[in-house]
Amino acid sequence: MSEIVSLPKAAITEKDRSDRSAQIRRAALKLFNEKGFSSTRLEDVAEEAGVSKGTIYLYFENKEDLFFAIIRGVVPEVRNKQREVAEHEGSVAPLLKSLIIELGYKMVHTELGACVKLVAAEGRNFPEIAEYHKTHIALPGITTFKTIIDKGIAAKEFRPCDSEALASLVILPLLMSGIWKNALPTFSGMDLNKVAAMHAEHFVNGLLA
Amino acid sequence: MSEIVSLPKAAITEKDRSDRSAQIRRAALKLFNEKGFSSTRLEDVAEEAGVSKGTIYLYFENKEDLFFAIIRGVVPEVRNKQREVAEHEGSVAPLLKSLIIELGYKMVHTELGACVKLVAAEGRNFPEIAEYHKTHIALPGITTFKTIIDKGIAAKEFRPCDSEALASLVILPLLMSGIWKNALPTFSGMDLNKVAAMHAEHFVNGLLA
Amino acid sequence: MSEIVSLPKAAITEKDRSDRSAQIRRAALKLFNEKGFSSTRLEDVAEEAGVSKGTIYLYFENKEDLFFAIIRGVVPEVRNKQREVAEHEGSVAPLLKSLIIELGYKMVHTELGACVKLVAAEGRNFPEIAEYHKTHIALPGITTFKTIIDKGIAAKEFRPCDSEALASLVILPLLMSGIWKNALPTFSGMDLNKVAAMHAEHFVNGLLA
Amino acid sequence: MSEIVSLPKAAITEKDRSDRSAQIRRAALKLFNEKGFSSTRLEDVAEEAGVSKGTIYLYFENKEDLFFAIIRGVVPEVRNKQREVAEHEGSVAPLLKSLIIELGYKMVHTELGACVKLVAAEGRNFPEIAEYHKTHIALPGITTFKTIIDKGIAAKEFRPCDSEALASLVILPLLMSGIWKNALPTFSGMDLNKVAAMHAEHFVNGLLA
DNA sequence: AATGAATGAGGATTCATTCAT
DNA sequence: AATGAATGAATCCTCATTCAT
Repeated sequence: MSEIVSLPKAAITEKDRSDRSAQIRRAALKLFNEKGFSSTRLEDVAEEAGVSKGTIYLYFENKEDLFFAIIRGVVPEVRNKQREVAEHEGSVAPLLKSLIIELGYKMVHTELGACVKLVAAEGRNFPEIAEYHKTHIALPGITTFKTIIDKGIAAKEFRPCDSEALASLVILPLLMSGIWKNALPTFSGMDLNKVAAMHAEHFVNGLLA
Repeated sequence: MSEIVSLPKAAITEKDRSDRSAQIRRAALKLFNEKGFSSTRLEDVAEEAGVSKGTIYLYFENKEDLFFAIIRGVVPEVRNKQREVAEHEGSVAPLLKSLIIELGYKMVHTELGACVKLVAAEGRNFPEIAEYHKTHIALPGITTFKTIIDKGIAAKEFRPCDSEALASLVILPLLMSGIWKNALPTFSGMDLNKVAAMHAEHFVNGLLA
Repeated sequence: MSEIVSLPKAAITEKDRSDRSAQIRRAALKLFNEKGFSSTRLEDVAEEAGVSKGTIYLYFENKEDLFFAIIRGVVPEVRNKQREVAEHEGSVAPLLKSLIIELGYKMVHTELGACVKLVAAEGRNFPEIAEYHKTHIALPGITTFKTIIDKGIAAKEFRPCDSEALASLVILPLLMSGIWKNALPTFSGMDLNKVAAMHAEHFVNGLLA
Repeated sequence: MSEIVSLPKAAITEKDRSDRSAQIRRAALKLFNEKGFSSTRLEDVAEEAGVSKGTIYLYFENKEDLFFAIIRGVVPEVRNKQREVAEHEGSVAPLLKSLIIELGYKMVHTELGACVKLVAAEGRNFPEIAEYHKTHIALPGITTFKTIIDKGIAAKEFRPCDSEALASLVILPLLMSGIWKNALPTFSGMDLNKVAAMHAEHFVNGLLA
């Protein structure tokens, strides 16, 4: 529209592009999570994102590609956390506790939980996405915990144990919290925050040397 | 056919009827679990069950009713287990451990895990089914564990604690095992049996007075 | 069952047969009329007739044949009326009036109106039935009236006129009464009895020499 | 295409839209009339209208709504005729005659007859449509004739009589002509044009003071 | 880049008809 | 003769995707 200044125009467009794509991904995640992938109409995604049906196809090849893009969006966060842990120095027990609390919180209160539920619900239909999720999210996540536990054992802070199985064990209830929250949002029979806190306490205490 | 003995005839018919419904439910659970509720065609359910499309409608009102029937099928098992626990006498620590192991096993190796995954994946689209599941399966399940923990505390076998949160905590990884197994059956990065055993050990030890 | 006396058995069976068939035809006419041929399920016809679905096929080849049988059932009445009129002696004006009143009544209060509506509604889909209806019901009906009018003209009781067109004209509102009653049974904006009486009066008076 | 004149572009689009809907309604009326509502496949309607199956659903909610839209399309004509009659001045006998002839013609040669037959055949299955038809078409139609007759009586042009019953009586054979034509189009035993002319003559003469 | 009308493949559901009992 | 479980063809309707504007 404003044809006088052309440089800002491109800049804005670029940002818009990114916003547009993110907007659509956010809308799709919300609806896929609420209604399931198959039962969500792209028309509803478009409306939720404030764009038209056709616009989605300017940013994503098709419905599955949109799903894939949502999952890819989680990876940077996993990578960052992994780096952060690797750079950590000092006692690992507090780190482990805070990581449990933090992941528990994210599962319940951020899009992370929605993504986990989505992959759990639909992954079997999309082997490529499931494989990607395994390689770039699930395994790195488990490895991050395993690394911490191994560090603790090496430092005699934790008693010797099967760190791989324990890494799985620490992560499972957190994943389930995310699923629970997103699958049964009105279910009031479980205080997930309290459970996460107790999990951190209970789990780490059981590890101490 | 066998005109000599008439009793079996009626018996077989009765059994067939029952089998037909169970056959269809089993086939539907398998496919709903594999492909999701929406993506599963009733025609495929029929083929899997060895009947024709129309036959499904002789036993179930519609696709959703079939889903509901699958979930209702789990309830007797929950009830039985609850009764069994109520009648238990003696030390509760071994009971709790064996219960964790058993539930972990069932989640991974029986239809129970498939049901849990199914409700997690689709429940939000079917509030009535989710509500039924909550009332007749989830809450009774948590309560069963809470009952045991409370017994243990009363008997000074366990240290005092928030038995409600712990009941949730003990059950979450087991549920997640079932979901994991059914959502990502080819995922080899986690030995769920070992994790369940470790969970039983780790969790009960942490409770002991 | 009673195998001792065989003669009554056959007799009863014969009567039953006839009853059964009539029962089914009556039920079908009621439902075809209410819901239309296509929208009526043979299962509902069976229930209405107090028999099972399969039984219908013992008496009729298929759904269309049942329709045909219903229409065929009207013919004797038409034939009887035709004979009655042919045998009539004396002044025709009262005969014509009473015939109009009678036909008007039957259209509104007996199955005759339902049959007329049914043929009007569905005949185009079943050319064979429509043809049969034309030959054995519609034309004889018109002819009956034409015969009376011609008699009246010959006897100088009526003024000369186009008896064929008038025969059609006298019959059309009566047919429409039947259709109206059966198509819009709750429609209260028209007193069909009064209209028939007025029709008889108005029409015959207009004919008098 | 024509980039010089921009106005026609919008106009054409608007007209196309309107045409599309009318096209579909026309095609549906034709087929509903020929085969009945239930027996008509929307796929055939689409083909007849030169559009695809899905397109119908852009203009109508479902099959029943399409039926309803067809009936609604008749209302303007009824309204116009009513207004025309209200504004008439002078002798009413010729008006009444011409109205009978005109309505008779329309019943036999325009979509009006098809609509009447359709409501007669299917109305009982669609109470909402029947009710609408009663309120906005049938009663106004009768009222229009009643108004004329009452005017004639007031002007001493017609003899005193039950104008309401006579209004019904005048309309019934015309409706039946429309049904007859559309239900049994190949039936040659009745010259409906001649019958309508005779009806006009016969009926109005019988009314004259 | 953005729109939304149009398409048509796909699936849930119904129901006439068959047939073993 | 009577039943009703089983079948599968038929049809309404949905929605991912395309494309002209």
